[in-house]
Amino acid sequence: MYIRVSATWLEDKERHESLLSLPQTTPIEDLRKMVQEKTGVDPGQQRLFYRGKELCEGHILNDYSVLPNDVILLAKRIIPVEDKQDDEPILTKESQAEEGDKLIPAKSEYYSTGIFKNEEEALEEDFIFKVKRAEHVFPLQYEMDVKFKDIRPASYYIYKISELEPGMTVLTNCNIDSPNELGDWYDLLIEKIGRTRISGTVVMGNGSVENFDVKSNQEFMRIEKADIRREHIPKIHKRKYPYLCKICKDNLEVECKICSCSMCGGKDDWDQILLCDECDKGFHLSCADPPMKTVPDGDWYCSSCRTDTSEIVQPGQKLKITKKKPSMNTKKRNWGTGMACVGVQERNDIVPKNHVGPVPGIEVGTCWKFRAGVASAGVHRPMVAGIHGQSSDCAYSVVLSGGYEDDVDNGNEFYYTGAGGRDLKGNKRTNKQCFDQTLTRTNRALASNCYAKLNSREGATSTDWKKGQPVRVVRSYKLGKHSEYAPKEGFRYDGTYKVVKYFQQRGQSGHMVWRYLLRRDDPAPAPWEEGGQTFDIIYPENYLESQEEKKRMEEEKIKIKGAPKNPQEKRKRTSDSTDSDVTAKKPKYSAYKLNSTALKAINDDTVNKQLWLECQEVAQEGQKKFTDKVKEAFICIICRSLVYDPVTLKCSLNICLRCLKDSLKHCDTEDFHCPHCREILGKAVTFVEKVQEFRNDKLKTALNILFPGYGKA
DNA sequence: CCATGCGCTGAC
DNA sequence: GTCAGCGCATGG
Repeated sequence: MYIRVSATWLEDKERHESLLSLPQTTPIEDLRKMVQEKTGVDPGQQRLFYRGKELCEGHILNDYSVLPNDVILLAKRIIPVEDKQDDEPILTKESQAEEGDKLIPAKSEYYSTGIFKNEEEALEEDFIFKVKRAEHVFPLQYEMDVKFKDIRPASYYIYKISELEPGMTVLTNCNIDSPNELGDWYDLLIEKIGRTRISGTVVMGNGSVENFDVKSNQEFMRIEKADIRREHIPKIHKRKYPYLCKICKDNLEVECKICSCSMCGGKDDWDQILLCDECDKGFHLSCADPPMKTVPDGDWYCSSCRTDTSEIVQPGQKLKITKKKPSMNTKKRNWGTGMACVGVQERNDIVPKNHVGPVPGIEVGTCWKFRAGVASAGVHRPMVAGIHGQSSDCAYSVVLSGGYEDDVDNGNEFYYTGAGGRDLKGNKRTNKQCFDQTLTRTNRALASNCYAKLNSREGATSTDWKKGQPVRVVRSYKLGKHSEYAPKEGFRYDGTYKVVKYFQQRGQSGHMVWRYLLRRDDPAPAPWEEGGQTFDIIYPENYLESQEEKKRMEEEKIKIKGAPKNPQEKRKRTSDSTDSDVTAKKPKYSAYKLNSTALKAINDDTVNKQLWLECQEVAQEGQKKFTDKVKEAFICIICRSLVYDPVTLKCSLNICLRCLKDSLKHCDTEDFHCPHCREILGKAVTFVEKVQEFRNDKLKTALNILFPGYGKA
């Protein structure tokens, strides 16, 4: 199969979207290598997303239900240390120290240690002071560079209340958010001195808080000015601070996984602790999973918050472990790459699974490259089986693929062989007849289509063959060996047939097989008849592009190997294409003529006159275009499919009755707005009763004629 | 050309 | 849930 990888952020525009051809069983590890080839992004840096999930190692593409032509998003990962190139510089404490080497030790008139200057001529105000925060202010120490003007000598004098006067600025502890609790130390400009509280303006780094009350039993400290170096350093009073961590009470001797590294609890290398952007827990760069040496750019998530671990997948989205792991003992063959191994991408939801008769919009002569296409059109749903039907009902469709030796095809009439009687042990899909077939399952279903009483012993012949249930017939290119009515390529819908008779016979293998005679009964001419057509093959979306891409890649590989290229091959291909250009008369879908009943039903639905006119215009381009247009025009705004049991509102919006009732339930007593024009239609409660009046049975009748069986499923 | 292995879907 | 089944790509 093939998928697309999208990375719009890549500077190289050619690499924005790449097509990859690979089996569904591809391990994510291998996918990364392929993505690297296409985009140049290192596997370690790749983050691959599909439908909101991150693809991770240990899984295969199939685990994520990736279908052909689906898009996988490629994002770039923050590089964990193991993946880093050796030549990339790693910032460490040592390298930081080297940066400081430019500084020259200096002598200050005011302070005694840890002073440096950038230049020889630097003035005191330009000196760089290496300052350590006091241990009691912040338990986890670190050093910082500050300028002279940003330093204030530690306060040591505590005022007596009697010494305080309005107009003074003092240092005091304030908690702006919770005034009754301990907070940080700020400058307070005293305005009023009361008996129990002192109020004033709290001066903060970027603003101030006016009329803030501080209890007078608090400490009010004198703000010290920078002074010429003192001989006797006064004993510094230890100020009160709230605990930063209530668990360890800021005790540096105690390991704490709450306020420090959540892995080791260690309080060393404080500047190396990184906080997770999801859970806010701390992690030493070296304790993180995977460990890092530098602080990553952008957001960082710890291993349990990161989405690329399979354990974090939401309930219901949990990845299923595939039943079968790709077996590695099969000589590295890429088995399971076939289109048959791929799910049906789109599904015809207009006709139910058990729909009998032609599928609306599918004309006789429509061709598909793969069975998957036939299935998604709703013409023949099983991917492998030849008969689609239920033993309790009847058969809906058959595929003539030439797989059974007893089949005889005369175009408008053919003999079809039942299924089974073969030994399919060993995961085989076909084999010679090994035992007798029984009239059960799909064999019984096909017999039910015959207008005669079911007889599972001798078979039966219809008394009036045209009264039997119609069977959609698809012919495969593989039939070409035995029949001249087979298409050259792919699978072709040949219209509906009816079962004339069925009987048991000894097949060429010597075992009993069930045989059915089917005769064509379809108003449209067969593709081989006069006026009959065969349309262009329908390929899966992007299939041809992916095939070309694959070819190109293979050719490139050959070039690298240095193998000589066969010039004839190229010539052959070009001549092929010109040939086909000349001979292929591209058949166009002929204008679709609605029958009189359908036309009458459409005209009766006067409320939707405009929409029907638009649809009828498109009918010139064929039946499929017409039905597609109808599906689009009469889509329910809520369930996004063709309206069922329709209601037509004032603004001519069509909506399913059930969908409308459901949405009214959620409105309760509120006004109900038209989901389309937003006009208030009334109180939701009363509108529920009124809604019956808007039912459009005319539209219902018209849609039932155009899409027989719709809504049955 | 053929044998082979794979996953898919639908019936039961 | 299990099983049958007229596909598909691969490689000898």
